[in-house]
Amino acid sequence: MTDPHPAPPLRAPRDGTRGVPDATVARLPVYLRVLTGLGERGVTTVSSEELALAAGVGSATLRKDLSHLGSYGVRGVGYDVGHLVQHVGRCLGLAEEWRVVIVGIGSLGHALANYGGFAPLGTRVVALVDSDPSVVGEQVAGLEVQPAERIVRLVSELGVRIAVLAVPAASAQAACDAVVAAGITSVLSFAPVELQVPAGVELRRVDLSTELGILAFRERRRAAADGEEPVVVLPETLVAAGVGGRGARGVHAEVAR
Amino acid sequence: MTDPHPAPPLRAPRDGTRGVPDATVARLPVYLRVLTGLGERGVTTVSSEELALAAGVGSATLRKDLSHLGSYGVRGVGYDVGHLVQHVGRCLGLAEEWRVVIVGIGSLGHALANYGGFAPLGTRVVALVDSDPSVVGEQVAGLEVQPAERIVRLVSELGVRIAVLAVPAASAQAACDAVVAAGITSVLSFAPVELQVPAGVELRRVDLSTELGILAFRERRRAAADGEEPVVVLPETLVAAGVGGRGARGVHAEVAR
DNA sequence: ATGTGTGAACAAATTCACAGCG
DNA sequence: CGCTGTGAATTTGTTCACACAT
Repeated sequence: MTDPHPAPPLRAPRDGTRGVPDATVARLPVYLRVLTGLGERGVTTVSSEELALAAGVGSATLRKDLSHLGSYGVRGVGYDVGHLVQHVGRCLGLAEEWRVVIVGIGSLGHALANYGGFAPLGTRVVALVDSDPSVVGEQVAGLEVQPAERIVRLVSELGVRIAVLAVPAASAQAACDAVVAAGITSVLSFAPVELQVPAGVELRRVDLSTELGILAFRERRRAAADGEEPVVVLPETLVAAGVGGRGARGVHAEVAR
Repeated sequence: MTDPHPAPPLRAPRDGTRGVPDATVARLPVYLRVLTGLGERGVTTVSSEELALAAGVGSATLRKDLSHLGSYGVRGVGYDVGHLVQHVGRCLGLAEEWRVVIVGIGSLGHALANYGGFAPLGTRVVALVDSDPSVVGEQVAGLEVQPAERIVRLVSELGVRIAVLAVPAASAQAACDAVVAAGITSVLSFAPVELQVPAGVELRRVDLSTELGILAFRERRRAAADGEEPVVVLPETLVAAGVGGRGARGVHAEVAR
């Protein structure tokens, strides 16, 4: 699948999004956001240096990323903000509207439904569903909560392609199976469990506790590097989970090797 | 990852967390979650194959990750679930309690405050703050919302180290500056803007629209590969953002094939 | 001049494949 | 044997440095 050499003589690869690396794709939304912000503030031209700074990446990375989309910069000048917004936007699929259903209208589902930030990236929440009959019928963010079985019709009639799962961990796999069975091909889950999906279905997870766990790891590393003695508190929940180690202060970790 | 210089004599933490790659750190919380799940279901031993499957990674990756922590597996047998939970947990800092403040108690802040999933990863929400006086004093998830200025004291007196920003995009940078000035060293932001933080402060972003943007990109790529004609709708928001191609009707996406 | 676009060098992460241990 | 742990090979991503277009 890797044809390393012959590229240069060839023009833009078909529609411009063929071999874009995953790492680049993950940064495109960031670039787009920064660019639209600049545009709103009346900026018409940016250099890779400025744009990179604002996006929090290196300028070389930024230029390489944009070059993957068949870039539109002007040598000696920089990038035209308007053009670049259009170009990146089109690559991300913003000329189309990606319809989203939110599954599970608990407090997180509520928050997501009311969150206005999707639209600028081409996605729109068009339906809310919940399996709890006492929630169905409720009006949230201008939409009526529908029964879970309705997903099938949302996919076939409204063209919904993306499901956001905001359900409890215990029912996440079942909800995921249900939306996949209904024909959903992209899933964004907020539940703190690993979901299994069939091949061909895109799954992304956003997990608050995972993120906090990563931050905690770094805090801990920093504290250790500082020789600092952290406050040690053992909440019962952790003890119950079997964590804590002998003596409640396992500083003498085995330094194998 | 944020080390511009070619690794000087780095001071190693004297425990097992020396030189653990970022990619590995990001997976540890996942392993831990899967492991505790197995433990609760009475499983006492797992092979790298099984654990990897459940965690959604390759078995080689999993073994290499665990080996970075100075692994505890038994050749020919597998890993003892209980031991591994302890070990990974300790590496993630679960023997300590990482105190968290949530900044911004809007609908997302409410949802986060009520979300119970943190505890298993060693973090605990101990305070809520908001700059809006009409929200201050409200009782949410058993905590009273405090005025924003209180952050300084939360850091110095309660030992809060991590701030979760659930504020609107427009005030996110100001809120971020404020918590950093108060002495917070780790920030998890939900606002759809790129935040600038001084060196030494860990920043992670969770951005719903970015995630959906990535899914949309893949959906689009898939659709293009299928030769499918997507429903084309141009919401005004996109037009306003300058996306959609010159002529406002650029529906003639260059469909390859 | 100036700053993009890009090969080439480098670094990180993943995967392979197998030695070695229980 | 079976399965971990790990060097070596491979793939993937980042950074450098400079030719070249404007």
